[in-house]
Amino acid sequence: MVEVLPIDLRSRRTAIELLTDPELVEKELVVAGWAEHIRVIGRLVFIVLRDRTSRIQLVVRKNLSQEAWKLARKLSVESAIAAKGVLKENDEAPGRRELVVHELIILSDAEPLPIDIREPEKTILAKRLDYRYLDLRNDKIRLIFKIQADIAGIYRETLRDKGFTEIFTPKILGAASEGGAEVFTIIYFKREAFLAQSPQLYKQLGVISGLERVFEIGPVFRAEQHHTPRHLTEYTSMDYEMGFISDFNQVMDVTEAFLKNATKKIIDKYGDLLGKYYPDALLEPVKEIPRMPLKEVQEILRREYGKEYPPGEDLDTEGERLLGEFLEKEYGYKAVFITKYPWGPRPFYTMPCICTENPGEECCRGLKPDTPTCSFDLIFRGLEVTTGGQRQHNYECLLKQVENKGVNPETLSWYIEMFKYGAPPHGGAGTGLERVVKQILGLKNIREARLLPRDPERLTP
RNA sequence: GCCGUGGUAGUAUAGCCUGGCUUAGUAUGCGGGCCUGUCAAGCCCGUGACCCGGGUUCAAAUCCCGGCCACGGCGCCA
Repeated sequence: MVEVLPIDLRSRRTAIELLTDPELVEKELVVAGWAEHIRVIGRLVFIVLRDRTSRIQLVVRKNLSQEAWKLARKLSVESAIAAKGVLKENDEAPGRRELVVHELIILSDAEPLPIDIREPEKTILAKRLDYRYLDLRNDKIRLIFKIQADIAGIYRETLRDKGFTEIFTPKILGAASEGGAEVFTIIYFKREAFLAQSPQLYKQLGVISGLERVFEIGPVFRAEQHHTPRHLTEYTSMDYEMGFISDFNQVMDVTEAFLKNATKKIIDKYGDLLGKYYPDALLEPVKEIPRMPLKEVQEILRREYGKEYPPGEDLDTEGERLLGEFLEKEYGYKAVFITKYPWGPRPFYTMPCICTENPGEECCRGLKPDTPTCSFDLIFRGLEVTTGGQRQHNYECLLKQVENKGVNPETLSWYIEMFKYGAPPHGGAGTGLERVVKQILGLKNIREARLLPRDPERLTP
C-alpha cells in the first residue's frame, strides 16, 4: 500500500520564492520545511517555516481550518512539516508576506531538542558535534559548510584554469610513505596496511606520468595525538604538483593565486553574512603575500620579540602567531610565505637550494640540518595552512637524500624507480581545507570547520 | 604523548576553597493553562541534575586516589 500524502510535495515552493516572486501573491501554494518557531496566540498560531533557502511565516487560524489549527498548536519545534495555503501580503508579517494555511501535515514529529540550536555558542562544541545534524539546522553553522564547499570549488577552478588535471589517488597504502607524521595502521584482509597521510608521492607520479600538472582534493590521515584547536586526525588536503618549473617561486604563484581568489570570492559572496555571524572573520581579501626566507623571519622575531632560534630550527607555534601579528600590524599583510626552510625539518624529497643553483651530482652531498631548501610554508593569519616546495628529481641525489634521512629505500622502490625515466623538475604544495576555512571565518577551533571531525578521542558520529 | 584546568537538570551556569546551614539556586528548554497579530511573544502553574569507581569521615556535589571525557598549552603539523 502506498500512502498518498494529502499535500503533494512535487508542487512544493521554496521560502525564497514565496518571499520574492511577485506572481505568487494570492495563489494557493505548497511549502515544506522545519518548524523553527511556533507561537500560539489563542485561536491563532504562527509558524516560522525554514527550508534550505530561507524562512516564511505560516498563519493557522482556528476559524479557517480547525484541523490544521489543532495540529499547529501542539506542533513541536523542528518538526518536519508541509503546508498548503494562500500567500498574502501583510505588513505585520516578517518579510511582509505570509502563507495563510488551510492544510497542514506533520511529516515527522520532533522530540525536544538536546541542544540549543538558536544560539550554538551556548552549548559546548563537543555536545554540538554529538548532535551535528541538529547543530547544522542553524544558518550560521550551515554557512561554514557552504563556504567550505565553495573554497574547494574555487581551488578546483583555479587549478583547472591553469591546466591541471584532477586525480584520485589511493588512501590505502602498502607502506608508510613519507615518514614524519605518524600513520594509521589498518588491517587489509590478512595484511598490515596504512592510511595515506598525504598524496605526495602519487602527485609526483602524476607529473612524471605525463599529466604534468595534477591536483587532488581528498582525505588524509594523521595518527598524532594532538589536543589543539588546529589539528584533526582526518582532514581534507588540497594538493597540486606541477612539472617543468624553473624555480619554486612558480609553485608559490599557484598557491598565491588560489588564496587571493578564494578570499576575494568568498568575501564578495558572503561578506555581509560573515560580518553578521563571525566577529573575527576576514573581511578584506588577501592582496599581497610577501615571500621571506626563514632566516629573515627569525631575525624579525628576534628583533621584535626577543625570540631566539638555533640554526636549522623551524618556527614554533608562538613564532608563527607573532609573525602573523607583526606583519598584519606593520604592513597589513594577512598572509606570508616563509621560504628556504632548512633541510633538517623537511622530508627527504625536498629540493636543496644548492641543487637548483649549481645542479650536478655533488650538489646534494653532505646535506646538513641547516642547509636551505627550496621549500615554503604559507602562514595565513598566523596559522600554517600550506606546505610546499620544489622536489628532488635527480635520481642519484634522491638516493642520497633518502639515505641522509635514514628512510628505508626498499619500501619506496616504486617511487625511486620513477626518477630513472625522465622526471622533469617539479614542485607543488598541500593546503589544509579546514584550516583555510577556520582562518577565513576566524573560528576558534578547527573542529567547527569539519562536518564530522575526528580527533584522538572522537570516532562518532 | 607530556602538562594545566574542568565535568552539577535537555542546554548553560551558581554552590565546592572553609564537608552538615540545600527540599542543590538561577536562566533557558520541556509539559499544562489563558490569549486573533506574534516575530527569541507575554503571563500563570508544573517538571527536571551533583560523570563513573574506590577511599577519608558520624556525615561528601564539596576532601583524596584512579578511570573516562572535555577544553587549552607544548611538542608536531595542513
